[in-house]
Amino acid sequence: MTTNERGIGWVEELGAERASLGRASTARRVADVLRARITEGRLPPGTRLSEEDIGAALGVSRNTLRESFRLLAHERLLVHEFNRGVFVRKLDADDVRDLYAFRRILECGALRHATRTDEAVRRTAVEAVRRAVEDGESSATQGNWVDVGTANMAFHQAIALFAQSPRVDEAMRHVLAELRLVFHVMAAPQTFHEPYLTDNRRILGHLADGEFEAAAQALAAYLDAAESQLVAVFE
Amino acid sequence: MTTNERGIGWVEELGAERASLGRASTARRVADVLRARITEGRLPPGTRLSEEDIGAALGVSRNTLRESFRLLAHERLLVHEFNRGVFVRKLDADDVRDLYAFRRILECGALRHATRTDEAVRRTAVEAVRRAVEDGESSATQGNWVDVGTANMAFHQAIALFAQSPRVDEAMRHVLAELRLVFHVMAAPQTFHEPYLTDNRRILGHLADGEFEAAAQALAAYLDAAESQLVAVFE
DNA sequence: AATGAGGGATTGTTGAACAATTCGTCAATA
DNA sequence: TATTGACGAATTGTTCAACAATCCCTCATT
Repeated sequence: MTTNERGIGWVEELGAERASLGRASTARRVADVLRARITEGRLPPGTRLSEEDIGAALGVSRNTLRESFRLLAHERLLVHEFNRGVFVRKLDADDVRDLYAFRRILECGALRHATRTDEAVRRTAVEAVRRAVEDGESSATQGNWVDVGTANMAFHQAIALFAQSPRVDEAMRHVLAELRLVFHVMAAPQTFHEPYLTDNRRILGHLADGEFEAAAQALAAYLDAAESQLVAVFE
Repeated sequence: MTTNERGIGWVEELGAERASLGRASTARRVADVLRARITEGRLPPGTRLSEEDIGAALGVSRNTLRESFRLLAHERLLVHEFNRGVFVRKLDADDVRDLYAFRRILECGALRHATRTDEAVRRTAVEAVRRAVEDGESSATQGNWVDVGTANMAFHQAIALFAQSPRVDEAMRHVLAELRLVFHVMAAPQTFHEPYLTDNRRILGHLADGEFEAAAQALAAYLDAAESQLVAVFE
């Protein structure tokens, strides 16, 4: 290895691309396909996924397919019942309450951590939040409700950035993926997120001003409202 | 199904034992064996786990063993490198910082949630904390440092109960399991937890008095101290 | 209506096989 | 000497076929 005396850095930067060029295992690619199907609302909750059928349809062996199932089961998108098979996760009111309890802790915790966050990281986080808010607003004016939903997801994922913690990021990703399962059981999932755009805008204002405690409280109120709205659907 | 008119309840209670009597899959049992080996500090971080060797040693097929590896990889106890195999997780200083960032959010978040927690749940949580503190103290007087460590783990797991959230519980379990990997690289892992017994006792006092904000701040200070102590070992 | 005995279908697990990839070795080269 | 490239052994990735274990539905029995 030629330790390049001062052409420093650019070799290390290549490491960042390692994941993208990555040979993904077959199991992971299959999981990607199924994950998309599930989070997009096809494959309704409760659907049983037959090893033989899906394996044949996707052209992979049962063993490899079972590996994919494990990946998705760990993300809680599938549930694995011993000797019975895997099913698309079906959530109930308690799950919704738990998901929002977890979100309150993660997201508000991230914002309360913001005072300790590195200046640079904090700035990029604020920008990510701003971008999500603006994307949501412009999508709303175009009546593109699907994009409003994804922008809202991006908003909360950006909130998690203030924790400056990869594990918080990942936990947030998993929670939001699970929540997609919830949205699909609603009557009008398309317009669910629209009313919260103004909340997002207000929270962004707090963040831009460095008023993280105010932002956390506004966020908590938002989460309480969204939770009770969703729980009402499930009971 | 005979809906027993008023012998109510005891049938449902049986459901709690379902997990214990549960037929566990071979993969899960194998994972249990390996998990114990890893968290107890045998199988040092970085060790490569050969599919053939371990499969032969435990008497399971490669396919089943690979399933066990996936389980443990999801718990972050193993890392899976494509086409290279699985290795016992090796943590660095950044991992330690991240783990403690996550813990601060989870544990302090749980305590700040306590004011909203159901009275009954809160009481049992306080009792669980008290039990962990007393177990730790009695183990310390007997010089049983291993039990002091497990009692300390139980203490923090009990803290998570205040969140009243299964997902927080599970996240906490995973974090603590990962942290076990950290403790083993220290010079004297046995006595690491002992100085924190007094902190635990003080925090318990706050919780018993219902002063959750004070408890959260004491806990945050505890976590900061433990983090810097551990990070120092890794750098 | 509850119980119990088939029987078909599906999952759990195994073992073997082959392809793809990594890694160490060693010779060739500048 | 240090770098490069080729070769080969060992390991993982994936598939396939088979059998055991289990679930679930049906039907006969009581």
